[in-house]
Amino acid sequence: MATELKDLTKRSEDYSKWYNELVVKADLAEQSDVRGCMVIKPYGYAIWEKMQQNLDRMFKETGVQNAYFPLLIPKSFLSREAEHVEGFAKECAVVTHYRLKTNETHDGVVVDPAAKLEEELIIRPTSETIIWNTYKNWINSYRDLPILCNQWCNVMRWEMRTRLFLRTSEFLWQEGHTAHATREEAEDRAKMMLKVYANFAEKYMAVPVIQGVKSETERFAGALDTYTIEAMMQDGKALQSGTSHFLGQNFGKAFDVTFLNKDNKPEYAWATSWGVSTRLMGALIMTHSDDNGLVLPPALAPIQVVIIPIGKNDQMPMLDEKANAIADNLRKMGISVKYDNADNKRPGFKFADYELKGVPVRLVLGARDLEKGLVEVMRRDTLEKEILPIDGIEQHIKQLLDDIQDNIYKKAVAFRDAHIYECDNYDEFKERIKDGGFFLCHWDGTAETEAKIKEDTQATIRCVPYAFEQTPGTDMVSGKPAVARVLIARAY
RNA sequence: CGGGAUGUAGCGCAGUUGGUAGCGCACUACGUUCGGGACGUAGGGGUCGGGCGUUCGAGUCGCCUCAUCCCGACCA
Repeated sequence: MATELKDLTKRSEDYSKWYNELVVKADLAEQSDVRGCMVIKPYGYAIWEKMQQNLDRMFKETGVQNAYFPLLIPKSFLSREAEHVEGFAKECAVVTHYRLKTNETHDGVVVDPAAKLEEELIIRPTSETIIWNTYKNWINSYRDLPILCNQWCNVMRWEMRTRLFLRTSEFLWQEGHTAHATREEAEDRAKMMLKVYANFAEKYMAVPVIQGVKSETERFAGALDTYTIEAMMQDGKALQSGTSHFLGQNFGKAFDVTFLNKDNKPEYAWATSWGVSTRLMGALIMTHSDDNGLVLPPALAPIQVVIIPIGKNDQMPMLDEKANAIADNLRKMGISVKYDNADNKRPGFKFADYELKGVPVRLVLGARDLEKGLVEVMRRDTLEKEILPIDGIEQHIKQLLDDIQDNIYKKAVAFRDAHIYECDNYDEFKERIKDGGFFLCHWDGTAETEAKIKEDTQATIRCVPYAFEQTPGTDMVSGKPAVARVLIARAY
């Protein structure tokens, strides 16, 4: 299977096939028999759990609490906010009945027509509506605010074309929903959560992101502003990795959520929502992987170090003893270790397999080296091997894990920065965008220009980035004046 | 919902003019191996997506149907 992977080069038209094979072969996930859905396998889920733990802690550090709201949303809730319903109506799964019965030939079941629901229920595509319907009962006074809730859950959006982790009909995510007494506080919260996402992506995933604000057409349905983090994949396409929305009073008004302010006057509550999903797994895979398979950042790797013994049968007890001693020491330092002494797989197979799975550090404990008190250490990011004394190896590994985390981040930054271009000529843009990459271009702010770019090149305005200097100029398409450069790219 | 393709073992595929259902990987047992994806021997595993038709005979031909994938539109 390794040969198949090696034969497929990134950035070719086979990139998508390469990605799918990698996800399956690295044992992360597989396509379900259920249309558009995904089975996340234990190894893949272990990575997701690590993401969850860290994100969850970071949320709580900002005062957010976890809660849980229902999966099913009455249809009428969705019609309350006009833009919101328009954005999601086309991809909703609908529950129409609550009972099955055996069929006439008694070899199967059919929907019982007598059990038709008076009002259909929607499987949540996102929970703004049901949560704001609940908040209505929780909020009376400015003293009840802010409410800072997050839920970890699944949502369903009936996507036309799906892809493991990147776009599946059902996906796991967290959605935070906050309610505030003032516009300012809500806007600050939306921006704050985007920063949390950006920190998480860079510090834990080692994925550099560009923070910015979405154009009107790319905005979340029902939001006044959508903030986003955009990451560059190795084929030069953009992946929207997390969003945070300032919802204004739209949901406050739609669900009649009012409170008495300090002046004893009724006012509609201000809202934000923000989420990241299992799509982050896709970002992680597509940012760091190479032709040998996955490359995982140590901060999120379920197995940080694998130890593989090599020796004849009679040497195994000695190797087991030494390996377990090293493993114990590492575990005491908080490092997760797997000792793989399975006797039905040869060492070469294990090497390839753990490389495929992206385990950051591999120790090879051979009978030959052990006599000399040596061990082979390989780092997954560069595939470099060193033979080192076993004595004091634990400290070296701890340092090495930090180095790998740092190195893959820097590598990803360097790759991204090498593929960000400023461009002022539309013909040139149309030609160069075919090779992928991020383009910083002046935009006149109109939806017409945006639509034309999309029609001509499939590229979209990913965001108006914060970090770059906002210099006025001329829109490359319309020739009209533009106040700033925006980030344009093809996206997943 | 438009355009194109594909459904044969768990996965990947072959199957000629219609004539006994095949290959590789994986799996099971035993043996030899074990420092970069081992090898030998012997095994197990199939309503050929489904239905109807043509035929002495259909994986193969015809019609219908279902499903999946790819390219669009939609989207985190």
